[in-house]
Amino acid sequence: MVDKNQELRDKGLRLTPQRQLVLQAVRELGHATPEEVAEKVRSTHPGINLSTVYRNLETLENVGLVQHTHLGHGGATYHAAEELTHLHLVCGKCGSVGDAPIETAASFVNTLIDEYGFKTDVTHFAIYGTCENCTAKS
Amino acid sequence: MVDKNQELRDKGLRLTPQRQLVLQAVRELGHATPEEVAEKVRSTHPGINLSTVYRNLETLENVGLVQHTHLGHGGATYHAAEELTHLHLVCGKCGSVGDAPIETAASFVNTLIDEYGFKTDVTHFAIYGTCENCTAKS
DNA sequence: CTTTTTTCTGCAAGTAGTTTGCAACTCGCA
DNA sequence: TGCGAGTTGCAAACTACTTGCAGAAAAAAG
Repeated sequence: MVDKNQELRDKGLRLTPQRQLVLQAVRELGHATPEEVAEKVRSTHPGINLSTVYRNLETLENVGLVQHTHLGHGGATYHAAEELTHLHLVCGKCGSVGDAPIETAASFVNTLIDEYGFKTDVTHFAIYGTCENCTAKS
Repeated sequence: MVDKNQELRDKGLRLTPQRQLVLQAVRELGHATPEEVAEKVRSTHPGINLSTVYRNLETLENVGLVQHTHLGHGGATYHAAEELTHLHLVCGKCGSVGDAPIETAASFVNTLIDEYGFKTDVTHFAIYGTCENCTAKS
């Protein structure tokens, strides 16, 4: 396992317990809103402040350890950078978030580059629709 | 031109000046946030309340005359339903919103249906990336 | 190991965007 | 014209997020 202490300090960040906990929470949760990260962190370290979570998410994003996506309802969702290997399929009915490999979009991405010069950031890109479950139900 | 009075009343809605103005503003603006719609409406009808704009956008969306999209920064953006014939290419650097025809995504959409049973709502789907301009600058 | 520097944290207040409760109003129908 | 449900304006409430500041605590220096 990577030495987390080094990992953060290499980026020029101080190693505080709060920071470590936030990063760890994001990694464990997969997708999570700031609120969910705070909740997770508080389960082991109750005193942590919500604004500390926000600030750390921002800081960690600046150094590239996490990234956020907008999944629709407004709130941002955070991911560990190394987990960003999939698209997000957000169901507008049940709110579930499914995954699909990046390659699914490869030709689409290429078309956008070729025809519009638009470089899609496929990891920051939520796809809305209706999932299989909800399609079946209605 | 369609008779707007009929158009709204057919949907079971009352025809109020505010409602007409909101719908008209959305149609004229193309993409617009609730705030922008309110501003537009106020240019001809200053007394209108912001919450009336929100409520009418919601109502008009329920009957299918307008739709909203999340373009990333958090705020929703509204479109007239008949204008929803393009994808939105949102540039994360300059914030500009470009358009591309729906067909660009056709094969991608089909892949998602075939492999994941996920029915993408291509009109409700913002694509993040970097536009040609910003790519050139950096 | 102590001091110094600098970053980070907690707290409280602040802001932006959106929603809600409610009384007054008005549209559509009889 | 008058009634009743749908609609509006207003103020307050709410949610999600940000900011200022003083004290706490890492890291660097001595």
